[in-house]
Amino acid sequence: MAITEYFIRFLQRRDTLSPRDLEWLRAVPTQHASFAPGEVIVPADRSAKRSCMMLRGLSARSHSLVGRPKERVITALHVPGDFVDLHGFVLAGLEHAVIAVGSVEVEFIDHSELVEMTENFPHLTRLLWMATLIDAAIHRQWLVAAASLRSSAHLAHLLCEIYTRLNAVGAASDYQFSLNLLQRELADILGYSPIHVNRAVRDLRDRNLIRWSGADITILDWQGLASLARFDPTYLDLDLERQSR
Amino acid sequence: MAITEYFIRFLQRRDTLSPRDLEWLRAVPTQHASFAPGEVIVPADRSAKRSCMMLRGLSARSHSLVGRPKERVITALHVPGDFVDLHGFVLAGLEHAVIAVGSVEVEFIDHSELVEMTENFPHLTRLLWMATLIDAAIHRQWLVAAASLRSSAHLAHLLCEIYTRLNAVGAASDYQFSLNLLQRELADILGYSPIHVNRAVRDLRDRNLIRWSGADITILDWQGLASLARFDPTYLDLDLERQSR
DNA sequence: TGAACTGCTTAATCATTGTTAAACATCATG
DNA sequence: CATGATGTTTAACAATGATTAAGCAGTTCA
Repeated sequence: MAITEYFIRFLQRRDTLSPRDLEWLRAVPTQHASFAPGEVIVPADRSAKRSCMMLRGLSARSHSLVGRPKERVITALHVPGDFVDLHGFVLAGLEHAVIAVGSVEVEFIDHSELVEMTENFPHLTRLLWMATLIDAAIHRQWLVAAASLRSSAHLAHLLCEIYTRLNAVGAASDYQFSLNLLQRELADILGYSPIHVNRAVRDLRDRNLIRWSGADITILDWQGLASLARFDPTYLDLDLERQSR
Repeated sequence: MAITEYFIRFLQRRDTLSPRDLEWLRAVPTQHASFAPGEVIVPADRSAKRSCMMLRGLSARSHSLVGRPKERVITALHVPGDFVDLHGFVLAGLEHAVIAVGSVEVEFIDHSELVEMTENFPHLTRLLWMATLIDAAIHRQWLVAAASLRSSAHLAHLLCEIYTRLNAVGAASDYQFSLNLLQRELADILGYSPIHVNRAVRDLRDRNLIRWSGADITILDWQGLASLARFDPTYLDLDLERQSR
């Protein structure tokens, strides 16, 4: 298998890929793998020899807490096309685990391939670097949301972001998408108790902003939801004019 | 002027620099600049042609809020040796401003130099990439702290982190350091009201964990402070064995 | 010296969020 | 069909944090 078209679309929404770049991306060998809900995709150690890219489903970066092993905080969600642990390539390792939320398919890429890429494909290297910086921009936006929004608006922001990211790679449209997240997991993401997450979900429903049954979400009023969340997708760096480098 | 020795120390705490890497770092031309408290170092637009590195003082990534122009959220602090807006090099631009907290000195590096570096110094490129990923790891840890710690512990975590980062580049020792942050700015960082920040400061003082007068902070009981904050510096990626690449 | 200003501190009150408990729905399975 | 398991929903109460207001301390500057 080779690199998913989702990831190529992710890059192409943000910069131009040369034929040589595309050729490398499509030719690089990868290993396919599937994971059941809750399984660990990348353990929180410092020995990874390969990185993984999302093909299908949803994964999460999960931090377990010192002294409170039963609790955890989720600091990122990853959708198809996301290169999840490039960090493991550049840093000595990961301080958190990547877990499957719902069932997940990924492609693993050996770090040796990535080293070769950094030696011979500087433009592509900058693009992968860019992908990790978009993750960082998303982290910052989550910090902004956590500091400035109350429960319903905070949840609304998450929904706006996920839909925008899914839509950007062609994995969602018509304001409908599927999100295999339990309310308990939402609580780990937003930093609330599960009961409070439930209050926030009910609030968005009561305002007729969303419909949410099982894993299926419909955004009934995008304007209303985005305005409540003060959502501005600039940080996702989509569709910008770039100087060619 | 050339790249600050603080930044070289930042890198050397994490990987081995070849003589050729060191030579490039010491030779690359930079432009020195000073900023008064509150001044904008890097504006929040998408046109930066150079990136900046901290030489002295403290800077912050400041996000202004849509619809609430008087409020802001600070998502990162930067100390001497930090390469603040490499993002501006790799991404199309910054979605937030970098401001001076207290008076600040920086070195600006033209993006053209960095492009040349990515063409000719792949190992150094991976190291700069690493520097931006450590920023991302810090973002994640702030998310964990925000979601899992209450006010005093949250503030304690920030103090542990800042001291560790200052100490790592040789800019602080003996559990003493200087932090030019107003309580109002702390509130923008931690996501609390200024009054609540004051309560947290008082709490840490009452527990005899810190002394804080003016800008001068002394950590009286590192063990106690770190334990309250559940501080584990792993995410700063200091002093790890690395395979050579 | 003494306003005026800025930032720190404290108190009182109110809003938001956490905790505990229990009812309810759904689903897999004996 | 009954049972247990899992996840959602609701309620009552407790804890945490926001807001408003006011006093206090140090600085600047007329």
